[in-house]
Amino acid sequence: MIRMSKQTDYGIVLLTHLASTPDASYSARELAAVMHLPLPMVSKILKLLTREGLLFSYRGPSGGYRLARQPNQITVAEMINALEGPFAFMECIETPGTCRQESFCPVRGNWYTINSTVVRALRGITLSDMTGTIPGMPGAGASPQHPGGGQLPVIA
Amino acid sequence: MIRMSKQTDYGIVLLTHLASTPDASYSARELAAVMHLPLPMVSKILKLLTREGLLFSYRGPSGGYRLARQPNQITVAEMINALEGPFAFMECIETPGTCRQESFCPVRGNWYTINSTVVRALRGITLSDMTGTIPGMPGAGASPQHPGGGQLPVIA
DNA sequence: CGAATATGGTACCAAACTGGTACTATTTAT
DNA sequence: ATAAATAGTACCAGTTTGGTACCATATTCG
Repeated sequence: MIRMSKQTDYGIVLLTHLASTPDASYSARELAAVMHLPLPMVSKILKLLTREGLLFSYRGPSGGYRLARQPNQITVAEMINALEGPFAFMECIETPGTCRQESFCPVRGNWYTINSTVVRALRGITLSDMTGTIPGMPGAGASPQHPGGGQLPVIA
Repeated sequence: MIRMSKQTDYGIVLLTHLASTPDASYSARELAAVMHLPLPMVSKILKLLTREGLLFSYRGPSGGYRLARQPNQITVAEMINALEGPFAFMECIETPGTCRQESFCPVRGNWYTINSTVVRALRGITLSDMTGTIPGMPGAGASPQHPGGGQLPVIA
């Protein structure tokens, strides 16, 4: 749990594919075929990313989708925000006022701090980083680009 | 979205309350009353935390729950792990082998890196930090302990 | 002993969310 | 005109989640 939706997962993979040739455009059909994903899902996600301003779309035959900005100008935080909504571990951070205990909650300030830290990290990673191996993440250690189903341990 | 369950939310608040007097024990009934939470939920959560080894429990009249370790020896990562399961943004990180695209997925290694970074941060915060204001989070800025329903902006 | 009070475990339920599909309208290249 | 593409919305089944109920077990105290 604490998992992002498949929609977000798919969306980021799609964006990463588009980022490999940032000036080309692809139709939903092409992308679905290449990524081995169901076309209706791909279509839905591409529509969303277009509404959110991360993609440009072109209609008609030979239409398709293209990145709205260069890959190094699109952060992981923006992608998550477009696909999943505001990043917030706790509801009281995303929409203050929903919890009656807010005024005397002893941990809300700390959740805010934790949340900010994570978001700051996600804003430091761009789509062009995702096409390669992320550099400069503190203490990242070896992070092979193609783990190939290897057993990467979960660290929680 | 990307939100932790209320169970986790409640659980951490309960643990924080217990941490304020680490050697005392409280019954589920007392905790539910103080925190203004439904007793059955509180009870369910305390049982879980006991099974996961974060609490000690005592039965019978004058029974109750007590922290199994000192507050500075319990990290936020452990609490999340106990309440919510392993922390993983993507399913393919938590349980490798579930995604057929794993062997050629271009972003999995990077998700692993991102995940490790977040988990590392969560392991750096203990329950004793949660009872006060978290120190030393890089770039955290001001994080008032009692925001009191103030409008903290969401940063995604 | 036995009654009262606490936790342990499990099963259950309704409501919300998610992954995925279907259908119709609109745009545009040929 | 026709075909191929996106735009928008509505829908549906399966899962998850928040929350409750019930019964068993342990322990204190009279």
